[in-house]
Amino acid sequence: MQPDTLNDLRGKLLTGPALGAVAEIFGLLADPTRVRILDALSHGERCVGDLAAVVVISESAMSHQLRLLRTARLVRVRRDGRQAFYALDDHHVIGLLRDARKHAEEPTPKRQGTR
Amino acid sequence: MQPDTLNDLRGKLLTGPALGAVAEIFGLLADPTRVRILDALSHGERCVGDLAAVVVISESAMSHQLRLLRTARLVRVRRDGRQAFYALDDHHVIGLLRDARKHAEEPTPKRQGTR
DNA sequence: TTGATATCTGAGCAAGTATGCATATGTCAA
DNA sequence: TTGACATATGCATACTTGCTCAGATATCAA
Repeated sequence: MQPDTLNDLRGKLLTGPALGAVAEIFGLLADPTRVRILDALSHGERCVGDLAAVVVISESAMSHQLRLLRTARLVRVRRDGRQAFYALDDHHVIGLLRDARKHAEEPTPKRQGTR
Repeated sequence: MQPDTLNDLRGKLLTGPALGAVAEIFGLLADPTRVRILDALSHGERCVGDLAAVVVISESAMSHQLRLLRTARLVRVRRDGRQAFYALDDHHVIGLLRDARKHAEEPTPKRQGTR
């Protein structure tokens, strides 16, 4: 497999907004705190305080992170009185998370004479 | 779905090395340049110079990025004379990339009375 | 050896990011 | 209204990150 010229190949690569969007999604998953938040939400909706307690970060930090996830439409809010309940709004993300988790938990796929 | 107590839930969350590994993988996919590199390599192996030309970054920057990907075992090197040919060494990653790409290319999954 | 080519690497900088602190907003009970 | 509670937000700060630049290493040809 290598009949592509450099120009052919360049033309096939992801660019522009689509490229940015892909990198952005991964960027949101690239932080341990946010992974834990999304992991927690995959078990059902939770209010901010509980999320902060479960994930073990300050409520302020939680609120900041939730804003990022909300802006990116990965989670959605439902307000009830003085509480705000967050839930997943994008189940693709859970798939990505699950796949990465499986991958990460593999002992070591293959490790021959590499290096 | 909400029979989990906070403690139950806390116990279910990803932690420690597995959490770090997941976030690290996503971190590597969180940069447009690296997405393009991996995208290019999904079409077959390439030497550093060609990769730099295709992805349109300096050869130095390419070398730095390839080191990251190599360290994380996402790509592997094959040396031939004065050239170094890089290839994907982890096809899970291509799956993640493909899924995120599909996701990103969706017009807008659902946008109801949110907000 | 000398020079050209291909890749790698360390230092430093500019831009981005996660968090804490202080404070603002909004809701409820008394 | 007053005070307590739940969440949100602006700013400052410490940390991380991708790049360039300069120079190192390695291979090949003459």
